[in-house]
Amino acid sequence: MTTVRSILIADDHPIFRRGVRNIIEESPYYVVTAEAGDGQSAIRQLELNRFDAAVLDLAMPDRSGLQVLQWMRDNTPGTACVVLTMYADEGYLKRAFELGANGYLLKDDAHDELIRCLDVVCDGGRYVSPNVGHSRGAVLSPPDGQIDEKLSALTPAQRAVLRLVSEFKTSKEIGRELDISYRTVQNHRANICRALGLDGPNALVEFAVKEKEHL
Amino acid sequence: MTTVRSILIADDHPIFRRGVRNIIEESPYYVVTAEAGDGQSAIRQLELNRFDAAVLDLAMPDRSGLQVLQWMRDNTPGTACVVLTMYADEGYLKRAFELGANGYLLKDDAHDELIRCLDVVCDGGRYVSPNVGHSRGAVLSPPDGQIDEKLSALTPAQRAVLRLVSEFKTSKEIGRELDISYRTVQNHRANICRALGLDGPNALVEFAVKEKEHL
DNA sequence: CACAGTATGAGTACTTGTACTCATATGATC
DNA sequence: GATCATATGAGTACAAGTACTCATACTGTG
Repeated sequence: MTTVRSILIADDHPIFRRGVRNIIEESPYYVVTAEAGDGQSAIRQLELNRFDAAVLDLAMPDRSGLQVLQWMRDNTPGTACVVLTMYADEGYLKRAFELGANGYLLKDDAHDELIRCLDVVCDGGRYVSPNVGHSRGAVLSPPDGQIDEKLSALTPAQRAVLRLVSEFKTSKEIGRELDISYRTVQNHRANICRALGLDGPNALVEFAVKEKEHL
Repeated sequence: MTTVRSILIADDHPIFRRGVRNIIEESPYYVVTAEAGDGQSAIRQLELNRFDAAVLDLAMPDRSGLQVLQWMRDNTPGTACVVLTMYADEGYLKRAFELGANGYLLKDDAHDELIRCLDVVCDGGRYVSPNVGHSRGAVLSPPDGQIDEKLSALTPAQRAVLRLVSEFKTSKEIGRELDISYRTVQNHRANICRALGLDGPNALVEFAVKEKEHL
């Protein structure tokens, strides 16, 4: 290794960023040159400076890690991407790699593996955390791996309704809060279900709760 | 301040512990002498050594932070407790203080406030993060701050139903899975609602999802 | 202007959850 | 044996979500 490599950390939890920074800077070959607390500012950092690698959380406000990944694939192909997430789900893994990720690391494993992962991806390789794909929790299975696309197809009104659905509010409560008829709310719910291919009594609530972070 | 104070960190995410440790050890007056990844080992650490303060996450495997708090109140009254959590919910805050916590800090705020909080609680004071109680999400409000007690009052059959409810299953699906009539499932749901003081269309699902970890 | 998309509101039918009541069977305890 | 808690099943009534249909109004675009 000839030079020191610059790293961007994007995660919405400051303490978590600090933990990651601390791990990375234990190695003399890496230096964290920027941090971002949301997807938007991550992209801004990537526009301003060049990085050898970016460590991305998937669940971030403003723009999800997946959206940042997509942006990086199109704009900063020279920067390696490591996804650092809590979700040991193969669906997320697949989507991340489809969007150009070079590494996929579980937060619980990062303590021991982050440096090794960075070594691999900075040399052009790929690294996937062990334990991925064997999580006990039934994780949302993206039917065709295009949740974000479908989500972004929702109208603003639909998104507003969906946010309140994710807080377990009823159509009446949502209607009161948005100052529209509860029938309109039910229309929005139905349209969201159709747009997202959801079916069944609790499907919408389930989706809303699980994707709350990406709304 | 005369001596260096010893701190225990309990959180299930290693990177997060590292971030917290890093923050704490920026101050020359504190040193992290132990870490724990779950409630059980936190209690073990507290049995083995004396600490001036403990920084506890609420959501941990094995035993929740609340259970650790309860244990500390009865066994290590000389050790100050700071709850470090993501939940800006007054219900949790109240329960934490009822169980003897001295501080309540949001993870997002900890970066700037942890040292000040430790200063306060180690001198016998109490510290509550700003922004607590104003979260946008309607968070579960424990009517009298005794969720654990009520939860343990549930019968095994009720708990089984509740677990499946937390997976967004319908009564019919639960009936099929447990091989009982869906009417029985609905009875269990109703009884759980009564036992827990829940009311409203989505109240049970909301409760089940939010307390999934403690089931 | 015509058209498409969106937001809004309502009707109808069906399913599901909630909140009660009641009944039966089983197993433990006194 | 009587009693109590639990589990099981069902009846009834109402509220809510789902899944359609239709209609009106506004806002852009071509």
